[in-house]
This record gives sequence, C-alpha cells and structure tokens, in this order.
Amino acid sequence: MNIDIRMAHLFSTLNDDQVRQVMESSHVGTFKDGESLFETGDEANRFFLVIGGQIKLFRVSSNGDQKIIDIIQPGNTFAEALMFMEHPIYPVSAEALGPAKVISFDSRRFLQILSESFEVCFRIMGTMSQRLRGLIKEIDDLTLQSATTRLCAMLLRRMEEVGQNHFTLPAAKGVLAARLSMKPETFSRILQNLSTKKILKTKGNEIEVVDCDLLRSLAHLESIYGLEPEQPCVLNKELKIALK
Amino acid sequence: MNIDIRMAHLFSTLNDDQVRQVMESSHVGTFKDGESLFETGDEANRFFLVIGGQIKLFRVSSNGDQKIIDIIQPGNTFAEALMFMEHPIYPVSAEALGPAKVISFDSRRFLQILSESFEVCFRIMGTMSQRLRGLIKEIDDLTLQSATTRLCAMLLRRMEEVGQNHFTLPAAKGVLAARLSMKPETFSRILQNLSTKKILKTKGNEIEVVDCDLLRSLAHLESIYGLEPEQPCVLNKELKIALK
DNA sequence: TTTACTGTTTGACGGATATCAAGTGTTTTT
DNA sequence: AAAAACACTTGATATCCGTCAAACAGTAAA
Repeated sequence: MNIDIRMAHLFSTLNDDQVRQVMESSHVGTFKDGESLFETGDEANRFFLVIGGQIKLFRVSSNGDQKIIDIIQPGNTFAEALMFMEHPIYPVSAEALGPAKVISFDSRRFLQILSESFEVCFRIMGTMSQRLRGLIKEIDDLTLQSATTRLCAMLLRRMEEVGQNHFTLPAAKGVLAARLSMKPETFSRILQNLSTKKILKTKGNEIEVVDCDLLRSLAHLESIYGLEPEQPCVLNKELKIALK
Repeated sequence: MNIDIRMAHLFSTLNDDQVRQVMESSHVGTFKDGESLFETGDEANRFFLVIGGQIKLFRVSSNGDQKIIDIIQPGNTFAEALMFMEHPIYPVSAEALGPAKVISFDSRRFLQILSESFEVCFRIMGTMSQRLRGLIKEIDDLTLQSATTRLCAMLLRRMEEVGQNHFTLPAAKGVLAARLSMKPETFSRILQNLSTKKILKTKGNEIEVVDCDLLRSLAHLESIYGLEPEQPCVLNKELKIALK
C-alpha cells in the first residue's frame, strides 16, 4: 500500500526523510461501522490521519446521548493538538462512521520532527488556529440559534458546497441530528415543516431547495467573519409568520 | 511603567533580547467599562495580554443578544492564535468588563521571534491546545446540560477555586447569565430555587453553599477528562424529585 | 417471501426556558 | 436629597423541543 501522507496539510512540507521517519511509527487501521478508535479519557500518545470513510468525534453525556463534535473527512488529521499537553488525554471519543481506514502516528516521534522544522511548526499552528475558529463558530451555532436555524444553515452550507439546489444529505438523518444537537424526531419535524412551507422538497435523503432566499433568511447566515453582526435583522418577525 | 511580560505563559521563555524586541511593537491601552478593543470581523494583526481588569470576548447574534465566549483574566493572552491565518480576522468582539489595562503586540513581529525559537513555538502550541480543550468543554456544557446544571457547575468551580463554601460571584449576575447562555431572569430563578431547597444562601452577590454534596450532584461534574462518561448516572431521577 | 432489524415519521404530552411586563432595589447623577 | 439609570427579581404566558409510544418504511437476514 502506497499512501503519500503529504496529501494532508499537516505533512505537506515534510521532505522524504522526514516522511520516512514519521511513517516508521505509523500504523494503518481498518474500522467497521461503529467501531471505536479511542474513548474520552484514554491516554493520547497517537494522532490520526483519515484516508478513507469518516470518523466521528463525539462526547457522551450522563444521560447517555452523544454530541457529535466533528466528522472528520479523508485527508484530514485529528487529535494532533493533544501532543503538546503534559498528560495528553483524548477529550472526545472517536469511532468509524461506516467502514473507515486511518493511519495513526506516534506523537513523540512527530514532536521530534517538529523540533527540527519551523515550517512544520507553523503549519501545525495554522491547523490549530483554524480548528479554534471552527469551534468558536460551533459555539455560536449552538447558543445563538434555534434548531430550525441550525438545520437551515447546514442545508445551505451543503447546497453551496455542491453548487446545486438539489443534493443528497451527507449522512443518515439521525447522525445529522446528533451533529446539530437535536433529536431525530425534531430533525424530522423541521424538515417536514420546511416542506409544508414550500421551502424545499424531500425524498428520502434527497433534498431539493425551492425557496433559496427564504432558507437563507431562516439561517440568517452571518458568516463567522460577522460582516454585520450588529443589525437586528428585520426579517425575524416576518419569518416567524412565514413559518406560521 | 515596568511590566514584565514574562509573567504570561506565552512569553515566559523569552530572553531579555527577545522581550525587548516584542516590547518594541507593544502598545499599552487603558479601557473603561464597556469600551471596545475590537469587533468581530476586524482585521487581526495584533494580539493582547491583559494586565489589569477583565476582558470579555463575545459574539452578537442577529437578534441582538450576546454570547460570552470567554472572560480573560490578568496575566493571560488572547487572540494570539489568529496570527497563523492568511487573512487574520477576529472571530469575536472584545470589550472591557470594568476598567481594564492591556498590552497589545504586533503579530508579525512576534512571528519573527517564533521563527527563531522552538521553545516559544512549543509553548504557543501548548496554549492553543489548552484552548481547544477548553472550547470542547464549552460545547459540552452548552449542549449536554441544562441551565441548572451549568449554573451549579459554575458555582462549584468557583467554590473550589476559592477554597471556601462562602464566596462572592466573580461578576455581575447578568454577565454570568450571558456567560452561561441563559437569560438573567432564568439565572435569578435558578438561584432562588436553589435557595428554597436549602442548597445555598444568597445575599446580593454573596453565595454560601449549604448542601455541597447536593450541589455537586446537580452539577454531576464529570470532568473534561471524562472519567466515566458512560455510566448513566443513577441520580438523575432522584435529583429531579429533590428539585421538586 | 417472510421475518427481523434499524432508521424515520407521526402524534400526544410535558417541562424547561424565553418573552413580556411590572415591580423593587441600588447606584449614579444632578 | 431627588431624580434618573441600571440591575435584579417576580409573575404570567408562550413556545420550542424532548420524551414516550406507536406506526411505518427500507434493508438485510432467514
């Protein structure tokens, strides 16, 4: 098997020798749907690169349901930030979403390489910086918005990603619901509501957005860059009516 | 004015020459209560060290209310992660909570120093790593927990911080409410409820915890390390009854 | 095909929290 | 000291969302 780990941003500036060093400590793992990579609280001396499938990062609450923190796509690394902690411990659990393939690396070994290359250092700092930004956005979504808003924002993001007003949901509805911190029932009801209001059409996991503008308003998508975070968005009241 | 910026973790390993370099680009600012340091979306080519008072980091939603992301205490730096982004833009707004004093530094200048010292690099990566962990914890609190749980956890944290079952709230109740993502009314009602149940006594901003164990149960403080994130916590039902 | 099994939908219901509105202090200003 | 401003409390009401339970569909297994 020949995988060039340089496809990952984190490794992209490594030279051949460094790649060899990193690979020495690497370990390829294949996981079935639902299989666990590690659990919250486990000692964290390895980090990961997804090369196939998806990996779900989540936390479990005391009442048993889980909040999905992130879904890692192929080509991306995760848990690499832990290597800078004294007693590294995974703050989340990870398991495969469908069959998945990952490579894991020894953190200590990679730290050695880091301590030889400023370029790699800066790269990892960049990655962490982006991740921080992502989490702040996440908190935003969770607190300042309703379930409907969150779902609409997700649909809109997906739509722009695909470039079509007709697309397939990127995962099972139950999984998406968890990702958006709501129950499957709620997820279902909101979709049905949007359907009734002629904002979109659904058929299984196929979504067709009909009233794109209204959807956008419902999501009131201020980006993370917060272009006009102030203006109180006059639409709010009208929208409440629009949704009966 | 003689401030040794080495009190900040981030700068702690700088030598005299490096400190001099950093200070060259620094700028001391004094802010009155509510005064703004920067807003969401502003270009971010400086980062900050709080040397007095508190700085509130927050985001404003379209309906006008704000979610407080963090309250930065003296001795701590913030916004330093942005310097690794191509087009650095503050993802949050910052303003003084009460009178405050901060030093700001030029990001580019600091990057130069970074590119000369692995030690400083590793230190900043450690800081970012901790911040990531903190944000994940934050998401946890926000999604997996009720308002009561969040408030209890906060009280408990404060109690352990002070080492006394009698302490003063670290900020105005309204501010704390925003920090915990709830309305001031809700905050007030929960405190009153805990009072009625003889769990604590309040007098203005003074809190005296009476039933420490019950408070702890209400907060069911699984730490971020998630020692037993699985076990469904038998207390839940009893506690519901305890709170009527 | 029949039978499970799992994921999704639908309905009835309840509870937690936001909203709106008014009232009470407390601090600041004049 | 009086007035104004602000922060907090309290009550009534609305609403969103979670819970529980049952029906339904699609898929895999027997």
